[in-house]
Amino acid sequence: MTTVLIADDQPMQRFGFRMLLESQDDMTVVGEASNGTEAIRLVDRHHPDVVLMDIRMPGLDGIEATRRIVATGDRTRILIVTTFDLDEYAYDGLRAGASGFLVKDAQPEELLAGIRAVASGDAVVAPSLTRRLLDAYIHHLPSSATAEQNPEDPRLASLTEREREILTVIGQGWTNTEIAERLHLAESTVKTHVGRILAKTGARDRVQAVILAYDTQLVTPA
Amino acid sequence: MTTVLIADDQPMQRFGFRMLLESQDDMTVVGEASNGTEAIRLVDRHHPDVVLMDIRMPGLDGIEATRRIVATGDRTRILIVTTFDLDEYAYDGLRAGASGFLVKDAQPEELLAGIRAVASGDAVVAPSLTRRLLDAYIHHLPSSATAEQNPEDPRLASLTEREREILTVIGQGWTNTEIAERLHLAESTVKTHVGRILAKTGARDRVQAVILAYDTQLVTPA
DNA sequence: CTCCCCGTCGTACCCCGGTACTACACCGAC
DNA sequence: GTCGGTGTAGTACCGGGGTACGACGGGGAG
Repeated sequence: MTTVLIADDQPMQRFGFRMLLESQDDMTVVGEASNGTEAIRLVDRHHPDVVLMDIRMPGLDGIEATRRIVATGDRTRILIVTTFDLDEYAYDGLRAGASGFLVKDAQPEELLAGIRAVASGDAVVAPSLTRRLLDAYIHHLPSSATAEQNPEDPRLASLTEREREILTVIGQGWTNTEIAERLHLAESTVKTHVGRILAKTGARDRVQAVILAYDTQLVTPA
Repeated sequence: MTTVLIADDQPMQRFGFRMLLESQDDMTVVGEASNGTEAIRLVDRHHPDVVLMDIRMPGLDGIEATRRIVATGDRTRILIVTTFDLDEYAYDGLRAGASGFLVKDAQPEELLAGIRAVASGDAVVAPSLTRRLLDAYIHHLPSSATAEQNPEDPRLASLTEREREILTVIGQGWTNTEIAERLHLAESTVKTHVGRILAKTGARDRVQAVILAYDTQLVTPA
């Protein structure tokens, strides 16, 4: 039996959660809190498996409450359930030690699955936030292949000397017209070079080519 | 209608996926591949919304196939579905550009929800992996508190929080369309933000904005 | 010598990016 | 209450960027 504590300042929201959870025969609601301080007290008393934690509550908010509950070393897991997936506090909640972050407009089944996952030690994140998380930290993910950071980056290996030259000035923000003028070329020639650079490096457009130029240290930040 | 391509070397597995997907009236299977090479070819032909990608396949595996499909700039999203959640290649798959990672023993509803999330530009990660992801990178999560303490480059001083967020993803090479999708905005809104960013920073176009993002360390080389 | 890569240039075409507006809801400051 | 900043969204327009072709001279490798 999974014991759950509901922490939300909106009574109707608590009621909805309680109805949903009580309809499951493997879950039971052991208490309701309307602010962070109350949540901490009830966790200390009941030691629930999971806390459904709202972020925006009067007095002590859900983030700080999460932080303090986690700090006690209690086995209670915190699942943050808030209204907006773009809430800036989402990151803070996870950093505070929450085991999950879901949005309130999620399907009831998703919420229930999230509670069960969190209760069993796993973690869940709303898809909309997962996207941003991955985008922000994809480059920090460990790689099974040893990351090579050679002076000659393999991503530039197939470029000719001229193409590398063009990529450098692209990385400095020049337009095709400017490149043509300053390098005494026809703009069509510049376009040909740019096209080949994109094809060889896999960059989609000159923006990604600029990023590649920085990542490979072909150009360096000012 | 969400179009899906199934890439798995086990015929029975493909059959199971196909039966599940075809039972949904908002999904249709546009093809099946038994290895990575075939998957790439079928993506190029059908441009499906989502690819259900197995990792372990003879010849070209799912990771490399993902990498190459993503590199084409095609709008196709890759959802990796594999047998073992402990598979070391999971990280590689996400780094290769996959929009999600699920395990095959997930509930059918989870799989369907994952496909829909990925098709709409979001991302999904299996709870068991999410736990490990958070544990490993929790300390790298941005904090709204620390963000305020960061010494600000004067060139970014006039930008609002939202504009800084947009500039960050511009610095990661996203197109306006992608920004709109992944941040759940209208493209016109994105253009408004981009226009204000350029006006405030003096950047001529998004290319120079990327350079500015690097120079001010709003984004850092990989 | 012949082949092929490289660098050059051209045309045609389409789409994305950027600009120039307007508009509206929200919210905090005055 | 009014005002301004912010975030959202829309329409219309145009130019640059990127693609898909083809073409040609030079030069090194076979």
